[in-house]
Amino acid sequence: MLYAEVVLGLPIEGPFDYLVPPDLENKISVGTRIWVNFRNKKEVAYVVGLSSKTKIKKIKEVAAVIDAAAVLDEQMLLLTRRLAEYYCCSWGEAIEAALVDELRKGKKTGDGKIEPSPFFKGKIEPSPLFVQGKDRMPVYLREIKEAWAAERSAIVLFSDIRETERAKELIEKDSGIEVFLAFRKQPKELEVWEKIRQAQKCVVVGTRSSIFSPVNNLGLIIIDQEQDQAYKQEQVPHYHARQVALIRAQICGSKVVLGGFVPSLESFYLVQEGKLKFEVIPSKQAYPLVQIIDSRRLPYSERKTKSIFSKFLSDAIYANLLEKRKTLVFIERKGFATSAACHNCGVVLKCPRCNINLVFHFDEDRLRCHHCNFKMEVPKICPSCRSGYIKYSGIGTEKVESELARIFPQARIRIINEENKSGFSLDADIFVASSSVIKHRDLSFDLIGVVAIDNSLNRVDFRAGEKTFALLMGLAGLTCRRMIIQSANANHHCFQAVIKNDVEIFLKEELKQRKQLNFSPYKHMILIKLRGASLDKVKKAAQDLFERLGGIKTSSIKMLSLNPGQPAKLRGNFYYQILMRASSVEKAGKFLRLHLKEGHFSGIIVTVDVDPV
DNA sequence: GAAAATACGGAA
DNA sequence: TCCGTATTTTCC
Repeated sequence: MLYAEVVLGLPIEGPFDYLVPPDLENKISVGTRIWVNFRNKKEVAYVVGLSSKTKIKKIKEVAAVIDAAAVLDEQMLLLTRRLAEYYCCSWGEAIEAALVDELRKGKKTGDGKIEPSPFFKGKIEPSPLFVQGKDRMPVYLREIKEAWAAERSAIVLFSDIRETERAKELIEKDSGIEVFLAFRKQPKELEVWEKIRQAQKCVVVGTRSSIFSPVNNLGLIIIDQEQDQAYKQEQVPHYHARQVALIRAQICGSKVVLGGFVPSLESFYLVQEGKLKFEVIPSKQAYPLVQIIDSRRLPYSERKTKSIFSKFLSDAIYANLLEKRKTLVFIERKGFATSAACHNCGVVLKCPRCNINLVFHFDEDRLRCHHCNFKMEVPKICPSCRSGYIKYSGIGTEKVESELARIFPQARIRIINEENKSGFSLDADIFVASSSVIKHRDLSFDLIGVVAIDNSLNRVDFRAGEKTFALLMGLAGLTCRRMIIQSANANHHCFQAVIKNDVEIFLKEELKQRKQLNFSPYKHMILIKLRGASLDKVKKAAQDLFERLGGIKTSSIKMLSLNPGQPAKLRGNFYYQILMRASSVEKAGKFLRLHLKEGHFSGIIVTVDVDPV
């Protein structure tokens, strides 16, 4: 008797055994998909093993075979298994993250014979590389051609779709190699998948999910703008393409090239450890003059008016207008949790232990740290300037355009946003934009004014500094002339690094702080998310779980805090989240797999996010 | 994640 | 003892 060991794309551990009827015995192999009857429901199942014995007494038969040949090879099975361990999900969920939609739904693959990947002798594992600078593309092209000459495939990831299209053209023009574009939900997704699967070697360009592209003989993985959050998946499994790339490269013996105008702290840490080579590409373009206006040191007459623009900035914009030059006013619009800031000097109240923003909780009328649960009463007077007015929100951002129109009635003002990005008119004097403007690498301005950047810097997030720095470096790339930044945190190391065009000033200082405060990349954060329809139940379950996990003695794991989710309510579900810190993901995974099973809560769904961003 | 199995608790 | 509901277990 033959039994198929299968896993399913559900949050349940397997594998489950199914009896293979004699007539199907030579039609099922490891890596193929089959239809099974699971809990009286037809489900797609992935065969991860075959056995002649089983412990199960009441066994069901395989319903039908889907694939003539495996859709998952040995390397992909190994990769998904490791990812399931790392990201605390089931093997089946990891497999489904790696497959295109139509395959997950059980659609058959074509009859075309799939070329077996030739056995790959001797792992090369060349040391990974980080390329920093605006002109990274030539390095990518060089690496792709090198891999191609060595009969190896390449996967090239970009953080947005527009960049993939541009890169496809560039690579094809430069090397003559045909490039496959691959991203989720494109028409003919399965057709492209099959073509890639059948090529001995190929070049695939795509977004996050393309890291799972079924190329043979993988020799190179490139991730452009690797600090971009777009590489982190929002849904379970919460994988990060960079992490997947490192694991896949290890399995396939391929080279990894990361790139961007700023490395993530995780990558810079690898550089410091000597595990990642760092190569700076000198820019052909001049670096702008960058000036910081300290909004705390403005004359009283200016502070009193609470204007969005300092006199220094509005004068500069005016001078620019007179010379018929183009100005960009940058304003970070993204939402942020309510922070507590002094209305007079702009100082933001921070946790004395974690140095991240304290959050005002209306229900208990107190400030709380979302990392370590530190709590304090709202101070009556500002600890910095002793004025008596603490305000709970950021500066109004919607007013920028109307303010500009009021101050400069003669100017033509245009907003650059996501909707009109393909074809907005360049026929204006002043442009207003938020962070999406950085993606327009062909744009150039004579003056960039950055206002309300403290909204970004003061977010409740230990990565706020890193994200703000990446944003500013991206903006600096949009002008060769001048950039003026207004901030109440003028001494922050991210500004000093931007002024001097020296990423290491920022990275080294940030790394030092991360080490002191036990943040990534020195320690791993893990978020346990609970959700359910009843607020009381979710809250109770979260408190119960937090206490129970906190009571377990371990040296490598520390339970940090329990807080309502952000947002606390979404689509009829209430959210709570538990934050924990671990010295290694392996230990945390073992800990959670063991202890999350113990207590279940009715009507509540628990998910895990390893290395949240 | 969600159905099925089991425990619980109030009313007859 | 019965039955509706909350909780826990199991899915092969």
